[in-house]
Amino acid sequence: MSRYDAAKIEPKWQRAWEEAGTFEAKRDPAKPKYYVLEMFPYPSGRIHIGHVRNYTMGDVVARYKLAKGFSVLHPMGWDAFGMPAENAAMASGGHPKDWTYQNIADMKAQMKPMGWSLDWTREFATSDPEYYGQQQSMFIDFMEKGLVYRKNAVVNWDPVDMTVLANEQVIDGKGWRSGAEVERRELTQWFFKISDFSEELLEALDGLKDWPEKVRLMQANWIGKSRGLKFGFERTDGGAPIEVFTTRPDTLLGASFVGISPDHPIAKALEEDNPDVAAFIHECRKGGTTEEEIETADKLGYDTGIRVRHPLNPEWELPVWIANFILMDYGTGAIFACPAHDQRDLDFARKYGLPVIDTFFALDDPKPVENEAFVPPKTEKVKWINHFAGLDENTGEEAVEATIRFAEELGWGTGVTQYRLRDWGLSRQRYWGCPIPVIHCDNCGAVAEKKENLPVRLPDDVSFDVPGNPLDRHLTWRHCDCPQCGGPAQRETDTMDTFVDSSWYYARFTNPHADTPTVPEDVDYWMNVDQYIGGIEHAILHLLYSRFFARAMHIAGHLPEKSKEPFNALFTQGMVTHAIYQTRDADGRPVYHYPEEVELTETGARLKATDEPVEVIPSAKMSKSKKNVVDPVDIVERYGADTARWFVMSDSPPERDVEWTASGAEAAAKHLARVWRLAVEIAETTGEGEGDDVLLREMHKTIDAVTKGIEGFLFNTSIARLYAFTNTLAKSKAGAEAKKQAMKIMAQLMSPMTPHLAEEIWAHLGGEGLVAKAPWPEADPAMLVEDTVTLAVQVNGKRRDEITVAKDMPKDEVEALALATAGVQRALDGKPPKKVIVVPGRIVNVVA
RNA sequence: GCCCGCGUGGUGGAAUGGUAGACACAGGGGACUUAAAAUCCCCAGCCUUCGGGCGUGCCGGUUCGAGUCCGGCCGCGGGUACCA
Repeated sequence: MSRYDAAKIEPKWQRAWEEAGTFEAKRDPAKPKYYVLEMFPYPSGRIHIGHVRNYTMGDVVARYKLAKGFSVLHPMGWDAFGMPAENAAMASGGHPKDWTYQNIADMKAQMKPMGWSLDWTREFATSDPEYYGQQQSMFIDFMEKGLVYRKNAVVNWDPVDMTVLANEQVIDGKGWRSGAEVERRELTQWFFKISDFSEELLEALDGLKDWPEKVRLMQANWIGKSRGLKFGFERTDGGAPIEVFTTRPDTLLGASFVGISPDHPIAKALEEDNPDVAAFIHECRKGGTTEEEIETADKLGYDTGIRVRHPLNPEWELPVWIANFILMDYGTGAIFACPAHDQRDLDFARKYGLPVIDTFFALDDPKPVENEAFVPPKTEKVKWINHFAGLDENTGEEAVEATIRFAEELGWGTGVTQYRLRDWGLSRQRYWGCPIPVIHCDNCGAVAEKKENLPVRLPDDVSFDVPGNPLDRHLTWRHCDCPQCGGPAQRETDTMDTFVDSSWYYARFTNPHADTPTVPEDVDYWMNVDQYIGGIEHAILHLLYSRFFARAMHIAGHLPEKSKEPFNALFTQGMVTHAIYQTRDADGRPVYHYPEEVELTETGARLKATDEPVEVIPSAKMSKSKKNVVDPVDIVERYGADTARWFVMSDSPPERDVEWTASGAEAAAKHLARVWRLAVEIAETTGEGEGDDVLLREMHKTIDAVTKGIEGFLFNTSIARLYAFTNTLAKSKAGAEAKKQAMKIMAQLMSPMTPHLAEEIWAHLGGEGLVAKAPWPEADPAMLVEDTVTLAVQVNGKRRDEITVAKDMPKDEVEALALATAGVQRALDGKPPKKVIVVPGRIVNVVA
């Protein structure tokens, strides 16, 4: 019997698909369309087992939909701009462009043998001038529509390298290369007005029925709509009032001090002529810009000496402190602090000896606050102490609304709705990104480049031997003529955030080489993405930016109304993890080893080369630096693509992280070989047998279960059913015809996961054409129903026995049978049952 | 810190509020073989006086019935606006 030889068979079918143009997406008005998209990869140079999992999931859906008669679009491209290319250039002296395009070629060569049903004719990279030129054109459209503006924003500044650092380049508050203490510094930057869409982006989440609930929740929290009160504190020195925003105006009688951000105009004014303030603010600006770093930093405060009057009592004066935990970006950059009901304020008050004033207690426990702020849910009733708006026992929500009404009636405050979502800062002081198509002219200001001059191409002759943005130093590129007045001017040297590139690539795939960003007939036909698949790490930023961008594109006329939400359904898959193998060097520092360097024995792990014992750290996210990576290319070379595909789809539920184990891949290979042997054996079988009906019933149940599994992204359960059906088929004594039919159905059901093996079996059993194009089998509902059902019989919720009864047996008969069982008799021990619950077709529970 | 998830045998995991552990890996036993590999068959949560008892991270609650729903902890992961 011929052994299944993946290395020969897989390329054969890949050629067959290619020659037939099986996966080229064609607009076909006669068919419904289906657009499957996996988040496109960053071209790091090697495909990763996580990519294999992601793209195989999409492929299963794409192949299934093709078999269901859809006209399928399943494209692939490259998220090709970004920092790693520049880092590589700095490290090895090459050019980011060469590095990137070489990586793309390498990765494509690794992806092709996987047999994914991708339409490679639509491939592009975001670093292609053809792509980013269209992006620049849309940027200009957005400028005209008032969706773009400039303002100051803080960046991580490395004072030694004199350059801006990304958050990941700041390690423990220090620059990754220079080791210098990083400072927060302001720069003028370009912004998209995503905040204009806060309410719309929030409300539209409700319509995204096929998105995971957790993603919608995360986005809603990120947008962060809150209702609160805005009012001014009068200064005793006659200066302009300090405007604050608070979501807890009801706690105003617990006010202890007013806090302002170190970036607040008052703080900045004081910084000018007070060296103490300047020193304090300098201290506050140390460290990176991330919310995490700012929130977890030690609380620092400085009493400005300024005093303000409490709005409810002019005699009551509050001090104004500069506090490092107050963000200038949120609200007004100033707050009043109520330490009794906010942990951060309490920590601050305790540190600086400021008063802590209780304003409400728990209903049953009137205990003053000591070291833990009392912060009950806003929906819980609390007991107020002399509330100014006449409250007694009310919830926080009611109190906030009552307070806002009170303040508005007396005219000292206004109820406002505030969003946490900030405008999207898209400027990057880096080379390897899409140039912002703007020219700065002394006479005309910031002017858009003329569209006929697009794309504004990145110059190739740059070097990375000095820190900073090479575009700043490239004088011939930088100096140009003003598009408006023709006078001498300078190009913008900031490039765009790479999130811009990935915010519209899905639309570009509908016609990737058009000389406009999109083409109406193509977006009308192909959009929206019917199924988008990617990592949960993109739950907020990428997906929110894309939702905004689609709206902006609609406003600029590049997408139809229906595409304002571009992704109809979203699935977020888990990561692939692997154990880390490490030993220690003489100084105790960890030394990492690749899995293939390690031998696993019963007594523990050892290095193959030296027999040195190895520490095993289980289940960590794969990362090159820790060497816990598995190269899919090795698996494919050893077992074939189908084995790799089958393994990544089996066992683990797709949304969960999966641990890669070599034994799992081995087992997958064995199973596929077994299916092939079975197919060959069945092809040679002739004559009648017994139990055809049993086999065919099982077949229909399998069709039903596998189909439901694919539809519901429960690929692991589909695969479990296919394992079970293999066992059934192998043991079946049914006749040749029934077995052949069952085997062909199995090939079809396996084809989304293991398409090459499926084609080979299909052909071997005389199936017509390509299995990839054969219509998906339908389960016969009549074959799915059973006449009898086995019910568990419980006593007090504990299983004591079981009965097998006709499916439609009346409740009282079931009850009688259940009570008569030995298990129930024993458990009841002669006592009468109190109650019997019969759930038809499910269970009987006797309450004793 | 804050937001969002996840936690089930030795392992990956299955289970519309209704028989916890399907399916598989590793393991044990057997068949075939001179032997091995490959393959095939069987066993298997833990404890047990063989009646049963205990079991889905921990503590509590709702329910006739909780892995599943609710509250509180613990641990791990993702995000935290310049990694992509």
